[in-house]
Amino acid sequence: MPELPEVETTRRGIAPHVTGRRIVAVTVRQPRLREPVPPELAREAVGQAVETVARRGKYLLLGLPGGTIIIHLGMSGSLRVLADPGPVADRHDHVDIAFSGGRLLRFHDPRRFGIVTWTTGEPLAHRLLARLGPEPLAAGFDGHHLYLAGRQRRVAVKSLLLDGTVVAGVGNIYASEALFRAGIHPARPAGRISLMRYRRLADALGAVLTEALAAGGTTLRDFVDGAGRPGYFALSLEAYDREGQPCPRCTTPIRRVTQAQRSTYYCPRCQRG
DNA sequence: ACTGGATCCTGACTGC
DNA sequence: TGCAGTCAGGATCCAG
Repeated sequence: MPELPEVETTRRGIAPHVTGRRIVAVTVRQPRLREPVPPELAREAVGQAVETVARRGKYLLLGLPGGTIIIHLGMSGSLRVLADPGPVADRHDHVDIAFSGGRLLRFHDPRRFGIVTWTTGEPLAHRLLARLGPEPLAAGFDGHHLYLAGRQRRVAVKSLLLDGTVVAGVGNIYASEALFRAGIHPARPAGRISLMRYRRLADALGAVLTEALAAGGTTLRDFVDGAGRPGYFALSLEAYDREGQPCPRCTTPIRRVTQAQRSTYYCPRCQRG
């Protein structure tokens, strides 16, 4: 579900409510997520105050004096700030973190592809984060970086964008959208795209992520922010989830194809090369 | 070294 | 109404 704009929207939503607050309880109802929620999370985090709420790619990092809570929302995860005691937990509310001052951070994830874990080491060096590529909205990310990453590679450029070691935080929606904006065919081999066109792609990716962030992210089915509200960028999607509908530029019907078991949407006329 | 495919899990939706 | 099949914002592991 959530890609960079949705995770960042979540970060901005929860940060004011948890920063500076002390963790008074951690309740794990279902530890079996993509990897087990470690027992030491509850044991060690309780009693510490959250100093920072950061994001790296699609990971959220709650920084405490003695460690970091690392959270990934997977395909169907969400985090919400609730009053404590909040509404009765449903069967997919797997983890609650209760704070001083009467707030509750609740991790909800029907498909359980998400992660809630704990590290006492340098968080950016954690195995989940260590290999991530650059942040697409940070200075230093540009077309040249994509060009170098794509050189000598035969994978489709769409797959290159989904590779977190190439660029962090890009998922299925924004990969399709960026390729649409840049006029690049999603199946084009990564090694057969010019530097100039990679520059256009990097710019398109930055623009679409920034616009999606301003809209509070994309809600297709179940994404909600820290306050339980959906994002509105679905209204602005030009290709994703629009199979058969007219291309906003040339009216040719948008096509859906499967690449690496994921749907890709594109305009066969605007994205020929 | 790269690449595509299978896999984890549940829910929503479609067609019979 | 029920049931089977398909698909879904992710990421890792495995052969070939």
